Amino acid sequence: MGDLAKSLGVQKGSLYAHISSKQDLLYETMREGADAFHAALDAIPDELPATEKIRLALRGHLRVVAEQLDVATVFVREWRYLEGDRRAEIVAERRRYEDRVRALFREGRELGELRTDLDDATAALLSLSAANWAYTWLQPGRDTDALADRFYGLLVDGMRGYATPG
Amino acid sequence: MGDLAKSLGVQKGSLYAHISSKQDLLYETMREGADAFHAALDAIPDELPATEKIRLALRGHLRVVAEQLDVATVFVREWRYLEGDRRAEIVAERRRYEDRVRALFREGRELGELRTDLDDATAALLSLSAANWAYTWLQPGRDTDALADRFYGLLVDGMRGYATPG
DNA sequence: AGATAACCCTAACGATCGTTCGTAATGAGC
DNA sequence: GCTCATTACGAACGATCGTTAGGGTTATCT
Repeated sequence: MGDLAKSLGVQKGSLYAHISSKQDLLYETMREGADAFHAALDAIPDELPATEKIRLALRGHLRVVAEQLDVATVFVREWRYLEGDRRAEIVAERRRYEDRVRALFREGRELGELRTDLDDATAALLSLSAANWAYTWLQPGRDTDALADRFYGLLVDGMRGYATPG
Repeated sequence: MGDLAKSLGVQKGSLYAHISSKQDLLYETMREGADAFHAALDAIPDELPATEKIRLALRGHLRVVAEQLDVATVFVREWRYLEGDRRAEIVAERRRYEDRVRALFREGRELGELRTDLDDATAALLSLSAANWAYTWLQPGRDTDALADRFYGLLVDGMRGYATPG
């Protein structure tokens, strides 16, 4: 709170004309984060091939991190300091997000775009883990979409080099 | 410090017969983490193919996380609360670890085990990101090596299914 | 002009936190 | 048996933290 006030050029006490408590501010930031990540998934057209959806999901996730780095950092790292119902709510939103991503991989497998023996849970875990860590290294200035596409290429076609070209 | 004392069944003040400060304790834990991760890489035989080294590096990383979950969590998440030279030291260790992993991918590319156009920086970033996030979901009871191998399979052969068979 | 809401200040509160201090019990080595 | 290091205790310290209270200024609306 002291740091926050300082960076706003204001006294600590003055903050409470805008927020009701530190815990409330944390919750509001978390809600913002949850909404941003879900909105990124919502923006993906339904009729696209599953692999294309996965590519756009990666782009969307990294874009949220890049454009709202502070919110994303809080969303990813500070949820354990929420208390009570609000904590449960945010944890559920995280879980729902993970489920939506996993559904993309399942769809890709079922439609034959991805290998039929794909372990979609592990695939989603791998992809989401990499994406969740992005807040630690992502530089908002760089071309985030291109980076997401490189990740997509590695994940889908692999690193070995006998995969489909292009 | 209060929680730590409580979980040790001891008064807060008694802790200072064993450590000299909270900051020192943090540093010692970080050193333990850095040593564990580097030791995991040290244990990989030099003469193996690069891809096999990558597989073992993934195994080693996840095993450190699983077997020393508390130390790994601190190492991955709390380094920013170190101060001064010690912070610089640990940051350098993290950097060195990343460089060592990246060298494995470069070796794989140069020896032709991985695609010749592989972006080894991105490959290492993707792999390390996933590995670094593991402390949030890894369950020490499960078969960590098998999980690491599944990650390895996805990363190296991809999810699309036209890659080299198993 | 007067009322009202929005915003900020200063000062202080109670709680928590890391740490220190004086003291005491325990056990190993000379 | 005396010494001394180790470990623990309980109480207190100074600092920091989130929050509240009282008062003041400014701009908007009636």
